[in-house]
Amino acid sequence: MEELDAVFDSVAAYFSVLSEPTRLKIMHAVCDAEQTVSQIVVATGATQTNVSRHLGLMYRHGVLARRRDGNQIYYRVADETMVELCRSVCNRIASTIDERQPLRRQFLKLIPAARKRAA
Amino acid sequence: MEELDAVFDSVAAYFSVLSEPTRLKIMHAVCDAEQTVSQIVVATGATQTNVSRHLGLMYRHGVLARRRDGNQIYYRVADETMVELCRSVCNRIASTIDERQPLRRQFLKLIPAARKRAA
DNA sequence: CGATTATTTGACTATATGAGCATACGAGCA
DNA sequence: TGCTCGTATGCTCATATAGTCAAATAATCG
Repeated sequence: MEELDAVFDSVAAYFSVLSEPTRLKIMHAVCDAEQTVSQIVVATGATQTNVSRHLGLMYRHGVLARRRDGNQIYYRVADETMVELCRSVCNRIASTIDERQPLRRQFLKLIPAARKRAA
Repeated sequence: MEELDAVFDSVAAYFSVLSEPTRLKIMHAVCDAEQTVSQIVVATGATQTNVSRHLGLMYRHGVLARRRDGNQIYYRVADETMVELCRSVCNRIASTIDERQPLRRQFLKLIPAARKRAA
């Protein structure tokens, strides 16, 4: 098992990117189309500093890509696997919720956006 | 976005279970067949206390199920989605590694076990 | 019952990480 | 050049989490 330590560490690091609500909001904000930092700030409701921190982390992990256009920086999804994983988990969690619970719809609401881009 | 906060929190919590190397080792240890705590301790190389803590956490999150048999407690996978997610990520990471890197094979090595049980 | 084995749990420490404030950087524009 | 806007970063604090040790629980066996 020891020689696989690096593998488990890598996989854990990969999942850890998705284990934070603000980063998931960011994923949701950019999964349809690239967005500037300011747009993401509005979409997520988080502070600019905080969004910038998370964007930097996601960029370093290869989850997001970015390009500069004049003053602003556009971020977009660089790793579609991440979007797929989010979709799977939303489905999974929704399936554990009673059909009549309104929360269930909230989970499923997030899925079409992910699917749209993948198509 | 605010009304979705609970959803993002849930998804983040779900991913956070997989964002820890020891828990991934545990997943790998039990994904083929149920195992006792002691067996998992040996398989993972972690301390018994630590394994127990992680098992408890995974159980509470619904990732693992357990049954008692006399003195020992057997843990098994309760949420196959988790195994599938691990497989996807191993594939994804392997695809980012040069084919001649030996590490690449380590990632792919983890996949057949997951697939076997899913069949 | 007491002793042994398997597992969990409470208390504690160390470390990692998210958040906020102030500030710095970089690009465009007057 | 200096100003402003958009974005990133150093510093700090607070909190969460993994890990360890010792002790508790649970089941079996003598």
